[in-house]
Amino acid sequence: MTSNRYNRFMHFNRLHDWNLTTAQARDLQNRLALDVCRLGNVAEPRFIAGIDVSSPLRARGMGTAAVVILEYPGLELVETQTVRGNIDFPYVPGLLTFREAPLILQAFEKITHTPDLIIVDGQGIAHPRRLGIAAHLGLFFDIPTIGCAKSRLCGTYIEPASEAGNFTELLDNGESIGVVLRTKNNVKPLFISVGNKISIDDAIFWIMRCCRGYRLPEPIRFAHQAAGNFKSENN
DNA sequence: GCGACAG
DNA sequence: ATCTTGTCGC
Repeated sequence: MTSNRYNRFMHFNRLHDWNLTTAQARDLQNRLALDVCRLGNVAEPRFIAGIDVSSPLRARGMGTAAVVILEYPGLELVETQTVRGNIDFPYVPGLLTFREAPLILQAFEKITHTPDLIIVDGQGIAHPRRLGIAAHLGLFFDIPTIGCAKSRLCGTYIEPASEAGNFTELLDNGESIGVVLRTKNNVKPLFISVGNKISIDDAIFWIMRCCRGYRLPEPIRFAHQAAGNFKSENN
């Protein structure tokens, strides 16, 4: 009842397993990065998903993944799914996906509103091997996905002007891997990059349209709140 | 060898 | 990521 064509729950490509060594994980990223599509347009989304994970330890322990669905243009929360479970991959810069994705996929399996756009708390292709968590998840879901990170993982940039809407390019060895976008006046900018199946221009446009007076876009704010509601019992 | 390093 | 009240500034 979880694989018939009338299933009302979300399904996605199970591209591989997650029990890998760090060396195998990096090798996998290099191969999967070739499948990321940096082009695509989202005309008028009906549902937008936000994804975030709260993990208590730098190494192992219990964590909570949250996937929320907001309707557009109202940006009202219409569905929230969370999964609490053990996280057995340590935090290693560049391999965040292997720590958070397993729980995120479990939460996504319970989602009943198929999103037209997905925003992930983390990098898209603005990653050493061009496969941050947003790009990686974008390949699994095969839905337009945007990476929305609060800080830089790699690349160089010039600080964007202080007014909301301004942005500068994030460059890595001459390659444009994303933008540094000011989503709120006089507040630290966000690092936006393509996750999959969307152009950087559309990514910037939709991130701005999801902001409602706060630095973080609404989908990420709701997801963060949903995952954080469990932090008191996260130990 | 040294510094950097999403969450 | 997480521990956490008041406080400075637009």
